[in-house]
Amino acid sequence: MCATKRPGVTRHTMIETALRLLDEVGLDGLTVRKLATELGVQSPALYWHVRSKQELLDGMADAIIVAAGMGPPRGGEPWQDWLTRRARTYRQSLLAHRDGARIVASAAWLSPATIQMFNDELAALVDRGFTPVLALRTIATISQYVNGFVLLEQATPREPTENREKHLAALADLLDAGTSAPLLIAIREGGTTTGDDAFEHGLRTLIAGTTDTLNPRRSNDPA
Amino acid sequence: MCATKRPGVTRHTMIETALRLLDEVGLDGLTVRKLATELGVQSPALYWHVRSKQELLDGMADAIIVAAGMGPPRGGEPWQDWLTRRARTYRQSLLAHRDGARIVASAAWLSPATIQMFNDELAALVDRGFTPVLALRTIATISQYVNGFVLLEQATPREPTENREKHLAALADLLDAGTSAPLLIAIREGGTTTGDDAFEHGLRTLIAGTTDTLNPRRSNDPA
DNA sequence: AGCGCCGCCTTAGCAGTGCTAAGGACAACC
DNA sequence: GGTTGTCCTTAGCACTGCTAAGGCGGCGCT
Repeated sequence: MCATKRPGVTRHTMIETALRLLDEVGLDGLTVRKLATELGVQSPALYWHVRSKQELLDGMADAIIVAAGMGPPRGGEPWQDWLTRRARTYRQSLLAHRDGARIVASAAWLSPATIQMFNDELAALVDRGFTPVLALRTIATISQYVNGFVLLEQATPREPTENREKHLAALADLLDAGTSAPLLIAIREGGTTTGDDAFEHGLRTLIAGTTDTLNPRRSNDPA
Repeated sequence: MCATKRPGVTRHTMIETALRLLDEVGLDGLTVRKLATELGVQSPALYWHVRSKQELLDGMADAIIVAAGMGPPRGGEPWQDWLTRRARTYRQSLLAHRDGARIVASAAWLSPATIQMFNDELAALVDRGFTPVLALRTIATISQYVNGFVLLEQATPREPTENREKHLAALADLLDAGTSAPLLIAIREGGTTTGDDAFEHGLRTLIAGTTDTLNPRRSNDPA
């Protein structure tokens, strides 16, 4: 009855513990030996459950994606709202773990369940007037954007916003236009390349562009 | 007169050789010792020119970006054309070296010259009616997209297109909708998530979205 | 000319990595 | 009770980035 398996460590517990450990030590600090210690076991034991460290990383990537719980849209939800929601959820899931974006970017294989979900999402878009190819490209483009965004976001080590002034001054010295350089103005006015605002901007842009592709405005009429 | 410096190896030759070596062995195979051998020197010698391996990688990333030769637009070039050209050039530069995208994604610092160039590009956009913040976000979004795109593109090990049929069959088995699954239809009709066509699609979408942001269509009138 | 300095490189080696080989403990099955 | 197969151990290999210490040769100095 009680479905407990014998082994003290399973593929699943490995991936879970690895994700927890990841938050402490980061991807570069995540070693097989540390993970083994965390699991109360010697390091070679892990190679019974996993062919290589890369396979573990693939599993972690899949877990992150699955945890986003994306899937097809709710009932009558317009595709714009759904894609926006999906992108936000995906980003949050990447941000939920340190170096999350790097993990999924380095993943080689996704689980069948994830591929199935991906397929269901395409089907939903096709229902809403997309061709299959357009649906595939739309979702791919958004995913690539989110991935690239969070990758950069997690690459910069949390700026404590107090040496912001110092950072700005250093930049001003660098640029020949001095303090009137557009880059400085943009930053001073609250422009960033990471964080929620920047993300939402790019996302809006992508959705607007997709709307335009699906239903083009006459190209050369600005007014 | 002859401006040859004494040292047999300089920061510059290190970076150049490292980029050449990178194409042969990939980022994971790029070790300090191999690079030293390539330079005809013992490995600790490199630490005279470079504080750490990461600093070398930063230098390589900057070299890749500089090699793209992006910079501000030509004379009367519309910003749409310029941003498109810029994105293509950037992608080509990333593709020019194996794991190029991974290198620049893992880079921590860019050279002052690169930052200056970035600033000049912003200035050009401001000249064309962008606010500084919008200019910053636009360029950042496009860069993030290109980066994410190429990263994924270089992650998949060159598919030889001959096991394409086998790959498709395996996918069909996986999906419960069988061969009529939208994912399969999309792939069969030539849809991909990497390669020139997919890239151009995402790029067009971003440019269209930016046009819309700069000069919005009334939001709720499809016809 | 001789001396000291310093830029560039060497040899030796440390702590740590992913991973393999070989074997041992222990439950389940015949 | 012996056999089998699962799960884990100990030992260790080839390799990594990097440091410590020193050596060698050309430079400016007196």
